[in-house]
Amino acid sequence: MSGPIKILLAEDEPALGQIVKESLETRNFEVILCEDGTKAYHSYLEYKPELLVLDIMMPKKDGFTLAEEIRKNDMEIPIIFLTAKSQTKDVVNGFEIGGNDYLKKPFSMEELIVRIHALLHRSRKQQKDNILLGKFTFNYTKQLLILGEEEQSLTHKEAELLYHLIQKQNDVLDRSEILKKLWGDDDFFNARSMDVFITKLRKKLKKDENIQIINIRGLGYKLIC
Amino acid sequence: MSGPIKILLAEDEPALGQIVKESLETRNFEVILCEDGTKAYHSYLEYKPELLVLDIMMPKKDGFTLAEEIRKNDMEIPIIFLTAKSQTKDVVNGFEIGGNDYLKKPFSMEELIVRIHALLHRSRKQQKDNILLGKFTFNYTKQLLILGEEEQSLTHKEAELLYHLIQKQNDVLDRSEILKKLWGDDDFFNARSMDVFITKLRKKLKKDENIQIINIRGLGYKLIC
DNA sequence: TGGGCCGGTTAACACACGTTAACACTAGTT
DNA sequence: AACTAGTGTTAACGTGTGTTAACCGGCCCA
Repeated sequence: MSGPIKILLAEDEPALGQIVKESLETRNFEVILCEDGTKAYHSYLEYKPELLVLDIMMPKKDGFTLAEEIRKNDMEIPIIFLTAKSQTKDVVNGFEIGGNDYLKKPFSMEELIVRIHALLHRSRKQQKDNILLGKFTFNYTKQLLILGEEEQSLTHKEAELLYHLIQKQNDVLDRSEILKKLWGDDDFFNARSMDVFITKLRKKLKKDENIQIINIRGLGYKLIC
Repeated sequence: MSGPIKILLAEDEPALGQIVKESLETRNFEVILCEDGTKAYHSYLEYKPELLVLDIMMPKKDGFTLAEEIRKNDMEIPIIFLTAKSQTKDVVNGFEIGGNDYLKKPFSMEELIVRIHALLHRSRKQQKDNILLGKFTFNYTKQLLILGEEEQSLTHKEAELLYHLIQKQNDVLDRSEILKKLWGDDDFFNARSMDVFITKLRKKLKKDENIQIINIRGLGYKLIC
């Protein structure tokens, strides 16, 4: 949920696997490299990655079979297949299931990165729900703060602001950063408007006295809990 | 909607354009070939294709600019960009909007076909009939909301609006986007008319209290369930 | 220690949107 | 031609969200 994004990479050729792994790691992904399909399946269960990059031709278990097995557990996880040039027909099969893409070898790292971002973008949206926050559960899409039986509804701006505070939980959320993101511009009036919203959030979060939004003068706000 | 699938192909190099056009036509696509961005835009308006294949480097109007203009009208239509090899950075820009893919020149027809099928699959597979929506089943063509034994009929505009809300389920559907699509123009009166339809939909969706259409002031609506 | 600055808080305000009902238009029916 | 039913638009009034203003207190630095 938080931390670097985990990617499972299944590639039997060690040299290529290592290069891809390292390139992705410089982009702040966490990469689990497996040299065959069976190991990849176990790593999938163990590490619960957010995205899979699977070579099709692999010892023990090929990429498609692996993908089918994993799809039984998870219909959503994005899968990128790596194919040798002669396998374009297989590719059509690989596409039957949603959330897939494929890359023909040889490929550039840029191409891979672009595809990873494109697919993550699509699947990440659905992670904003039911974030735990002290005694509360915060549902971003429904704009709700839930505490036991009670539900408080938030406005869109309140929800956005809280979401960004949570993303930087126990760390400083920069004033100008959030102003540009939610108000589009960091000027005097927007800044005062934001202060009002901080007040509103503090009120709505009062029922858990361990949660506090504290101000860092001149810098921004810190949500602690 | 029925008949062969229309594809708009914008490619300034006549030889390549002709080859691609003919190859696609042998696969039963209907292809409209345009040699520059301006003509492509007009053809888009005239023929309403289901998918766009756009060269990035084109006279008069490049592929990205063209895509941006078309995206203002239609956020859904799949776009495949054709890029020369030195443009991988541009590619990242082109990916910012959903429903895009790109192909590096030179490409094989097989690659193009695979991508076309993949994107059409994505946009077509969300078939318009019997869409599940909470406790309801929504049948777009029959304009029905079904809950158990009960059927509620919707008017055409209600069905269209609901359909677009569902397409963006749990995300914001832009006011002006939907106004342009269903009313043709985003003016004051159409906007008020749309509000009335939102009210009507809310009433008809009341029987599942988990479904809500919430307003995002100044932006649009979000259907959550 | 006092003045400027930053933020806290509350309330007033403007305006986007919600809701209802009356109205207008069309097509089919008598 | 008048009637009806179905659909969408316009009008009128009510509500909620976000902005602005006003007033307040505390922190920092001269």
